Amino acid sequence: MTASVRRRWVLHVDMDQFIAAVEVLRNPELAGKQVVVGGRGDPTERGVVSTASYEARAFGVGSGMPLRVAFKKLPDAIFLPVDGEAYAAASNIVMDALRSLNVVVEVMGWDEAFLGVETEDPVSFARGVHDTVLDASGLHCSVGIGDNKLRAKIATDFGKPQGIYTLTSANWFEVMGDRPTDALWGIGKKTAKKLASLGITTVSELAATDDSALAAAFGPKTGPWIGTKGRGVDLSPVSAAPWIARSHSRETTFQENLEDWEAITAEVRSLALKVREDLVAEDRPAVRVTLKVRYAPFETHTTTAALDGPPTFDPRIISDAAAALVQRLDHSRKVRLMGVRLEMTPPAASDSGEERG
DNA sequence: TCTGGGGTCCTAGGACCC
DNA sequence: TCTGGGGTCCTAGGACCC
Repeated sequence: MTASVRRRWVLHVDMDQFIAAVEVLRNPELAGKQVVVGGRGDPTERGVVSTASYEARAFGVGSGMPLRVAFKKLPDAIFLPVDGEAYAAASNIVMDALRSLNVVVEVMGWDEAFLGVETEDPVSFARGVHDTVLDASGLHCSVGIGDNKLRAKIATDFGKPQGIYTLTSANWFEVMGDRPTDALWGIGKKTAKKLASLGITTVSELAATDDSALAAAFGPKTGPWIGTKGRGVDLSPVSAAPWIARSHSRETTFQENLEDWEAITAEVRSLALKVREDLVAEDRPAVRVTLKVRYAPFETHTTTAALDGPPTFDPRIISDAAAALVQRLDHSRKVRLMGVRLEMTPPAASDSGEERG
């Protein structure tokens, strides 16, 4: 017997500039141009960039940037509205292509998935993934190879665009050790700053920190969890079990701040009825309502109430409950955003998708 | 620069109960 | 006088991700 052994790998597939690429696919004239997708496609409105093409990114325009800022930087770029249905359709084609490979596929939003793969040659397998996805969808992806989900996920970024990169326990500290802690999936700006205040700025320093110290600073679960990230440890399985939502919500940012509380209440009722439709579609009645408000200029609060009586789809009960929460708000202030969230009963506990990676 | 929309999980504090 | 020790439930807020 020679060296090749079938081993379990985690692959992370991430579509390259997915939203912009879908737009180019259906309008080839956009190829090679500065394309910015976000909001309703009007860069003078309130909204943020969902995705920018690489040509636009070269000028500092990227996801999350206010559209108005993107417009100042790139007034001649092509601004397009977000078309969720088109992206969902393209996403389905991609995910079906991945499932055709007979591996465990865990979907992570429109443009990402983890694959649980058993192979003796993960790099060749990853090349096949790229080609299969390209054939099926006309879209390119990058593939991260890891010995767990955390490492595979981080690896993908090193491969972009259209590349393959491998990150395992063998090269974890070599590649990641000197990087800042927020290079880790799950550690954002706030946590990185708090870690820095404890004298921890790099991945290596985080990995060497006692769980007890992290627990004291971040809480009994979060603290040790952060520590495992530093070491590149992630025991969570790749699972093909379908996602089961716990809640649904709708929110709107008004183009102009509102101060008419009758109009605000009407908007809340309208949002509540839209969310109710999502629950009806899943056949999971509502048990709690949360109202979200963003006062001008940008201060966010939430308030919650359990619904009286049994779980319900009753539009009157749901709408009234949401409207009642409006009474708790500060009616002397102007409002930038309103949102309604409904929590559902747990799903009927029959079919559990038993699959793992 | 002026900050979307849809989600998840965790923490902390107060209420309430034994 | 000055003060128990949990356990659980509920709510508000924080942080993160795509």
